[in-house]
Amino acid sequence: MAEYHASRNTVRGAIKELATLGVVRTLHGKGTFVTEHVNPIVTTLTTDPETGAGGGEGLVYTAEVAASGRSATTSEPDVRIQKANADIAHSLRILVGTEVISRGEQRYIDGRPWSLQTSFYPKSLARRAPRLLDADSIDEGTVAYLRERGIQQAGYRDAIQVRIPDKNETDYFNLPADGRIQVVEIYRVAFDQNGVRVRLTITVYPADRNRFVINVGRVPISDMLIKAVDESSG
Amino acid sequence: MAEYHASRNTVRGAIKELATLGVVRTLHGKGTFVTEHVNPIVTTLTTDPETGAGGGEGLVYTAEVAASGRSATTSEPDVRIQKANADIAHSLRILVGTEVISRGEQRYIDGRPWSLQTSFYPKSLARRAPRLLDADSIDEGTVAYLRERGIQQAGYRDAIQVRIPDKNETDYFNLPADGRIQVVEIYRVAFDQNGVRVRLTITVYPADRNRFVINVGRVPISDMLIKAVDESSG
DNA sequence: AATGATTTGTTCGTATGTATT
DNA sequence: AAATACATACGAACAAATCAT
Repeated sequence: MAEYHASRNTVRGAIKELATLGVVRTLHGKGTFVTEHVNPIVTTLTTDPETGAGGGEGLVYTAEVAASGRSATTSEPDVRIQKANADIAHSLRILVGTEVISRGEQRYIDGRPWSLQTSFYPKSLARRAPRLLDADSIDEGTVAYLRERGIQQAGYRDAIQVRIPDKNETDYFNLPADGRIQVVEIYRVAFDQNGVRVRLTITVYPADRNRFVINVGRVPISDMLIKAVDESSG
Repeated sequence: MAEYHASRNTVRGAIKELATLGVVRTLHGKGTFVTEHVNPIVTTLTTDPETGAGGGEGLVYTAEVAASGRSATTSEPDVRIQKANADIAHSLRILVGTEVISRGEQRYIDGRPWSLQTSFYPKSLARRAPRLLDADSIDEGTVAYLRERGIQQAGYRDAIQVRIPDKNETDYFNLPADGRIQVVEIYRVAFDQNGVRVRLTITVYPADRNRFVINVGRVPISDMLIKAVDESSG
C-alpha cells in the first residue's frame, strides 16, 4: 500500500491476480508467499512395446516415480460395486445401471497427494477374476492379474481433458476452491484381445505440477529414459 | 443486488467467481452471459500405424476436423530464421544460438481461432529441403515434403503441459487476461530414421474447448473413427 | 452524428469476521 | 489475550465500452 500509494482493496485485488497467475499463494492468517517452482512430475502415457514400461498406472507409475528418486505410495483401494452411470456405461459400452466394480485409489508422491485414480470393471469380469472384488491391493497390478486370468490387455485409448476441480479434488490436492488451478483428467479405456472393453480408468492430476509424455513410432532408447525432472521448456 | 440484498461489489465478486468457474462470461459494456457449452474439439495425438492417420498436425488436422463437419483453415506461415533459445536448443539437441528455421501458423476452425503452432527445424536441413525456407504453405505437409527429400519421420515424442496463457495467446484466442482459462501446450520432437531430432513443434490450444486422444496397442478400428464431438464424459 | 442510458471495470475508504502466531 | 494477516462486505465515485434514441 505504501509503495504503490494504493488502498488495501486494490492491493488485495492485485494479490488475487498474482495468485491466479500462480506467482504467489495466500494462506489465511499466515501471510502471502511467493510460489516456489516445483519441477513437474512426468508421466509417460504410452507403453514401450519392447520393454513394456510406461502407461502411468498401477505398478508402472511406482517404478517411474521411484526412478526419479521420489517415493510413491498408494492408499488401500476403495472397492465398491455400483451401477454404471451414463458416462461409465458409454465408455465400457454397457447399459446404464449395469453393475460395475470400482476400485479407487489415492496416490501420493513423497507423502504429498499426487493423483486420484478410479478403475471400473464390468462386474461380469469377477467370475474369471474374483480378486477384483478384494479390498486389498493387487500387488502385481490388475493388468498383470487379469492377464494371468486369461484377459489380456491388447490396447487402450486415453482421452485427456482439462477441467475445474470439484470439491473432492480441491480438498484432496489442497487446491484453492475457486478453480484457479485446474486438473487434468485422463479417461483410459482398455481393450482385450477381442476388442472388448474391459476397464475404464479415470485419473485426475493437478494441472500445475504434472506433465505427460507420449512416444509414437521409433523414439531413440536414450530418450525413453524416464526423467521425472525434465529440464526442458518452461 | 436486489435479489440477494448485496452490494454491487459483492455481486461483482460473485460474478467473477462464476467467470472463473466458466459458468458465465462478461463482456465490457455489453453484459454478463451464461456460457454456452461448446463440444470439445478432439485431436488424436498418436498416429495409426496402418492408415497413417492422426497426429494432430499439418494436413492431418485438416482432415480430422473436416471429418466432423467443421472447416479448418490455416494462416500463411510466418517463416523466420532465428537463433535457438535454451528451450529450442535443448529440444533439438543443438547449441544455444544455432540458427533454426521457424514456421508459425495460426489455425482456425469455422473461422474461429483454434490453435497456434510453430515448428522449428535446424537450419542445416534447408540444404536438403530448401522449401522449408519458402514463405508459402507446403501443401502436401512438411512431413511428406521432408520424406520426399529423404528425411523420414520415424517417430516423435509429445510432452503435454497446462499453463497460463501469455499476452499473445489471450489476444489470439480471445481469453480473459487474468489467466482464468488456461492453455494446453504440446511439445513435439520428431526423430528421423537415425534417431536424429529434425523438428520441434509447439502447439498451443485453449484448455477449455479441446480434448486429446491417444491410442496405444490394438484399439478396435470402429473406435479409431474420429469424432470431433465425443459424447462421453463431462 | 450526438447524446444519454446502461453495463462492466477500477479504485477508494471503512468496517467486521476469522485464522494464525 | 493481543497483535497480525487474510477474507468478506458495504457505499461511493469515476472510467470505459456499448447501445438506443
